[in-house]
Amino acid sequence: MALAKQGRLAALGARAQPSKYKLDLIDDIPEGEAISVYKNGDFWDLCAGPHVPRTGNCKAFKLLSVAAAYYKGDASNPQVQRIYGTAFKNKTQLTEYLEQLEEAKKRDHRKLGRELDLFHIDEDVGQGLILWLPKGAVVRQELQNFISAELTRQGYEQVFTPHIGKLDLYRTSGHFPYYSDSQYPPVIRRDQVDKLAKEGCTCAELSNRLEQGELDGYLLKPMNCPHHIKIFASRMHSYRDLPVRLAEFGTVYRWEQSGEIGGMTRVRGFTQDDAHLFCTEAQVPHEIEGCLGLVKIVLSTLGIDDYRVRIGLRDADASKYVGDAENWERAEAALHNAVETLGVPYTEEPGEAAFYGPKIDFVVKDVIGREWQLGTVQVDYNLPERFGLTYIGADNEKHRPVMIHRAPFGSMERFMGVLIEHFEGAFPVWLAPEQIRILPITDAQLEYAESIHARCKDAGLRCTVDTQYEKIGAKIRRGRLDRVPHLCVVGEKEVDQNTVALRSRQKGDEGAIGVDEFLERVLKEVRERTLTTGGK
RNA sequence: GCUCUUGUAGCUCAGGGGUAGAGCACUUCCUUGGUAAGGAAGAGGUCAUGGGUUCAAAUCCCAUCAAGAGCUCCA
Repeated sequence: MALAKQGRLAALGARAQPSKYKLDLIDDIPEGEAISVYKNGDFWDLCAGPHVPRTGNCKAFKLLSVAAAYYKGDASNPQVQRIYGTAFKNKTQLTEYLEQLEEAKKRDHRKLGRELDLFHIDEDVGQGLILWLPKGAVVRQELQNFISAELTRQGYEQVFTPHIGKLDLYRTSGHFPYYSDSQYPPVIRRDQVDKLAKEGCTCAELSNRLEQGELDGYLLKPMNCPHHIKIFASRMHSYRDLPVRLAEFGTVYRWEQSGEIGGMTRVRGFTQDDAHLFCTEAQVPHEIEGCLGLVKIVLSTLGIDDYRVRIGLRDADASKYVGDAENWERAEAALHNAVETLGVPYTEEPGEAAFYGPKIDFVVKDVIGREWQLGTVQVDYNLPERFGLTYIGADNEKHRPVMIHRAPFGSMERFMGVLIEHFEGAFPVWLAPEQIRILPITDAQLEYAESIHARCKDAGLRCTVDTQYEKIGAKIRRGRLDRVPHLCVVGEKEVDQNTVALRSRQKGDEGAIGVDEFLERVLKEVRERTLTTGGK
């Protein structure tokens, strides 16, 4: 039903409690335009729609949660209560859906992270600061080794830089004070603080003097680029040097709003598998393609194929960005062309750009259905300009290099969180914190178990022996719950024949297999980064 | 940051104005057992923290901290 504005206003006004929000919404509708209204029984209400044609189509429903939302999605507006629910044609479908939700929760990386001893977050350390436990650290180290090998292959050089830098560095880059709200507060020298205190300096003055640059301090780095830029700028470069590709697993710190923090996916300290490429204008397309290729290698190696690609562009609000329009246009075109040549489906989203340039993001969903940005490739004409970067061209003149920021994982923390959910904690052999567990049937096989353990270790495999005085059933159960990919049962028979009774995570009981053959097989799985699916 | 919900043993949770509960995990003892849990005993808690109300607070109220969902934000 569509009503003329005049009539609708009168009708809403006639209600016992006309909602001021509804009235406000009506005010926003241009004069003369039809106003859409939906009706069910005696109840009718303003709504843009569309609706299901009849409520009989959703007989089975359940309210799931209640939360506030800012009116019109604007944080400066008051909040209104929103009730979330779901509806299905019949009860069977509803129950099925709810069971799916329950199953998904079991895969939640926060739950698995605790159960599998992968990471810990401690109140005394701080909100959003991840402690990687030994087992989680193994996974991370393997991921880093994997990416490092790819970097070497693709002509990157790895560097190390400190966790802090002077405020001036970030004034130049534009991070400070532009992003002050989302940074840990500056670190100021003690003697300076003491002196200011004696002078009776107020917090407001302190803040102001920091912002004006009258007072210097250090910042926990919110990004790695300024440090890498300084490495590039530390010497003269010829066009023959380019592209210079500097990579670092660099840890950065951002003061995320407390309500945003959760698990490993949104944190306050995280390590990017970062790199900055300094190249000539002409090299940009090729370099972007190289970066995109790297992201694709990473995702396909891990079997992550359910992702989408997003090109983040500027929106109309120029105050959010640095640099001139011409540079932005060139950068946006470069990204656009690179994605086109790769032939992956993508969406273009205005307002999703970084403040210094447009970007290509690889976005995946977590078990709850929330989207997270993982890999990212960003073209940047602006920071080279702010830092006055140059190289000497073939014409013996100074030229401005173009910078590309890229991180195939994004952050190790977020990637780990997504990966835990992706594998349900059952990591492929090359990543598994514990690749092999030997389960002796009785103490009589302990010595034999230890000898296999030693052979595994010599072969560079991660292996343990379950020496608990328990029945084999209990040991198997524990091994399965711990998602160990290979369980080796050894009893009298195996000792006699120099074999192990293999129970793999994927195939279950596989029967006896010679120790040499077994080791070879596992080593092959590690070498080839074989993806195992299912069988938690 | 905002709204709502939650915070009890290492974990998952029950309870609730009057002496703190279970299962799993842990420790010890018994069990030497062939593919998802053998048995028994024991230990473990300032009921998140700080205030308040009360004869009495883990329980009720307030604040703080933290967690969860959503919103806003995310270089």
